[in-house]
Amino acid sequence: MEDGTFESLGYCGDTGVDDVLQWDQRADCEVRQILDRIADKWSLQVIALLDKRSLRFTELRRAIDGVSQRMLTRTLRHLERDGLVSRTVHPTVPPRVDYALTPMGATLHSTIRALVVWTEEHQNAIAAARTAYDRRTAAEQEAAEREAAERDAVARAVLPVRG
Amino acid sequence: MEDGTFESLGYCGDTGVDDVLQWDQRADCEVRQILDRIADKWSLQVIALLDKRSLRFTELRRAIDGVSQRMLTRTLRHLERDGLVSRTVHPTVPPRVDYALTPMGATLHSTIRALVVWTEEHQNAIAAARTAYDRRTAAEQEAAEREAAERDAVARAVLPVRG
DNA sequence: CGGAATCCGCCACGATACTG
DNA sequence: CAGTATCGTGGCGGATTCCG
Repeated sequence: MEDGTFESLGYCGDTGVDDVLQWDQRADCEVRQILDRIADKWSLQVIALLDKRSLRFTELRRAIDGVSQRMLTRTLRHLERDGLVSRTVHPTVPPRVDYALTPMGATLHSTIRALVVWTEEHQNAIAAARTAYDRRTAAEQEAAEREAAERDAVARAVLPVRG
Repeated sequence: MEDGTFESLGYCGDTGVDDVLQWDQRADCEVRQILDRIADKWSLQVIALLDKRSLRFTELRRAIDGVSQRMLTRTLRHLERDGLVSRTVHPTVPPRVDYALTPMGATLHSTIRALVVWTEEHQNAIAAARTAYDRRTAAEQEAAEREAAERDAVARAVLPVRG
């Protein structure tokens, strides 16, 4: 039927401890699945768009730009399965399918906003860090190459030239 | 040198609008990169572990369980490049490298907590939604098969038997 | 219009071996 | 100990085609 049915990619036994401070132990459990969902290439945009109003399939398709019908379908199916998006089929001709955010989906959306805000606030710092890192890396690379060239020159001066 | 260097998988022009309410338009921009980072299979656990105290490479390797040295290295490099994790090399023998969360990394960690809390609060609802969805799907599947079988039976009754 | 089914390219990941 | 280099593979995602 489908290719991407991943059942339980890692069961995590209930430790009985609801201590959020130890969530790193469970980071690969439920959290991972939700994270994989919202971090999905298209899910985020779908959720964002549906937060305003419900949309039809083609409306989403046009709005998102770059998404294939296959991936949009898959994304919507996943979100629907998780109870984040509702799907209502109108038995008309031509068919009409409306997608909307469920209450739970709406709460997720507002939760994600915190992350978006964080990103907005730190994107400059991140960009700066990246630039600095790349400059350091490039410098080290260049230094290593100079060193190699020097060793090569020394070896050539000492050893007799072959062939 | 490396295989996974994905430079700017989608530049997003600065709209000049800082309206967070329209972040869906920019959902595929900076937010995506951060999300891809923290949603990474290992990044989350690394950040969570480093929040307590700084750790050596091997300590992380043992703590995470299942991570290959290659992926751990890549993950740490990415986090370091984004300025979320600091890497300090002690010029001893045998070599010793300590990883720690930067202040920015710490703020990200606390931001992610909101998402973890959301997941904790809704994981039961999500599990229920998934079960319900799967039951509906299975039911529709079965109905479709019954219908097909019925059509087949009718066709067999009407048409003469071939061969 | 809103999908489902099929084929296929590509690269991200993992395992392995080697280095300083 | 803390990496880098290389290779093989699975699965994700896109393009295409067909259906109700």
